Amino acid sequence: MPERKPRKDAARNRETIFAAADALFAGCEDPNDVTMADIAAAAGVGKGTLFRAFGDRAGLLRTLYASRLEPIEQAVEAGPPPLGPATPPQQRVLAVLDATLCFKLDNRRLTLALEDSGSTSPYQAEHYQRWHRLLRTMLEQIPGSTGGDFTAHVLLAAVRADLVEYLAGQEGLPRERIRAQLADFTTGVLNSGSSG
Amino acid sequence: MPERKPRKDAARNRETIFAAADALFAGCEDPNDVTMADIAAAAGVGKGTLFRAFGDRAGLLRTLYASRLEPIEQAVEAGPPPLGPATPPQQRVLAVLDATLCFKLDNRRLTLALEDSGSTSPYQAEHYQRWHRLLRTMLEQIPGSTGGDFTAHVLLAAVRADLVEYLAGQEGLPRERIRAQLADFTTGVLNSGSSG
DNA sequence: TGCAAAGCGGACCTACGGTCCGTATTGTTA
DNA sequence: TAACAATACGGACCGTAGGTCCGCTTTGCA
Repeated sequence: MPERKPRKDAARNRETIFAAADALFAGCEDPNDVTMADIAAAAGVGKGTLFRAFGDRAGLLRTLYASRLEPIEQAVEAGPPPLGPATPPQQRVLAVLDATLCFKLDNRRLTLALEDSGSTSPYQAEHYQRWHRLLRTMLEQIPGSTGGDFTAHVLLAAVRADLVEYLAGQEGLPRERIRAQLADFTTGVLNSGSSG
Repeated sequence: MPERKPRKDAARNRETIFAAADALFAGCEDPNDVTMADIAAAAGVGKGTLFRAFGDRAGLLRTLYASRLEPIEQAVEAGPPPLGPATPPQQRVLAVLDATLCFKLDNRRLTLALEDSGSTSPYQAEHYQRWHRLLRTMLEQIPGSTGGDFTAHVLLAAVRADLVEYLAGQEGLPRERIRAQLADFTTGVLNSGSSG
C-alpha cells in the first residue's frame, strides 16, 4: 500500500476539525449534545469534509481518543517504570490501571462519548483488546494467580468511563479518593490470587 | 393519589405491547434494530398507544426489565437462602451476583437494550442504586472489609450487560464457565478484605 | 498556464423517537 | 338502551441527527 499523502488543504482541515471537536467535547455537559453539524460548524468546514476525513462519528471519536491516549501507550510500551515493561507485574498492573483512571478523569466527556457511540460494544474495539491483552499477560506473570482473562476484564470494567463519570460527577468524589479506592481494590485482587 | 384504574382496552393493549416487545427483543440480533414502530406494528397498535402506555423507549424497556427481574428481587428480599436475607453475607453476595449473571445471560438482548438506551448512564437508574445498596450493605457486614461502596460498584461492573454479552456471544464462553469465573473472582475479592 | 485529481460544502435524504388530534371505544347514568 | 363524558386509539406528522451526493473549487504537477 503506497498510501499517498493527502493534499495540504485536507491535512489542514483534518487538524482544524480535530481541534474543534476536542474543544467542543471538553466544554460540554453531555457529549450527545455535540452533533456532527456542530463540530463542522465550529471547525468552519462543511459536513461533507468532516465525514470524508473521519468516516463517521465513531471514527472521529476514535481518532481523537487515540491521539490523546498516545503518550500513555508510549509510556506503557517503552517507557520507564512504573508504567514501562521493566516494572514487576504487580506494580505495573497498579500503575497501568491508575494511569487509565487518571486519563479517563482528565478526558471524561470524550471517553464517555466514545464508549457511548455506536451500538458496537466497547469490547470489540481494538484498543480495548490491546489493554486487555496487556493486563492479562501481566496477571498471568504473577505466581499463583488464576483467571487472568476474566480478572483483566473486571479490572478494566472498574475504570469504565460511565462509572468514573458517575463517581467523579454525580457522587462528587475527589480524584485522589477514587484513585485510592481503585488501588486498594486492585491490591486486594492481586493478593487474593496467591492465597486461593 | 387515588390512581384510578385504566380502561379495559388500555390494559389489554399494555399486555399485548409488552408481549410483542418481549418477543422482538428475544429474537433479534442487535436490540437497536428493534424500533418503536416495529414494536407497535408487532403488537398491532398505533405508535400513539405505545408511547401513551410507556412514555418513551426507556420507559418500555424499564418496564419489561422490571417485570422479568421481579422474581429475583422477591427472592432476594424475602426468599429462602441462599438469596434471601437469612443468608450469611459472603455467601449471599456470591448468590446475588450469580443470580444477576444468570439473569443477564437469560435476557441478554433486553438487558443490553436497557443499558444502552438513552444517554442516561446506568448508574442513575433506581434499580442500579438498589442493587448497589444491597451489595454494599452485605460487604460492610463482612468483618475486616473495607471500601464496600467501590467494591460493590466493581462487582456490579463485572456483570454488566455488554461484558456478559461479549463473553457469552463473541467469545462463546459457556454459561458455566462464566459463572465459575465470576464466583472465583468474587471469592478472591471477599477473602482479600480480611487479609489486607 | 493548463488540466486532472483531490477535495470542498451544504443541500438533501433517511430513519427514528416522539407528538397531535380527529375518531372510536368504554362505561356510567337514567 | 340512549345519550354523553371520559378515556383511549392510531397513524399522519414533526424535529433532529447521522450520513450521502454532486456541482464547484483548490491543489499540484508538467
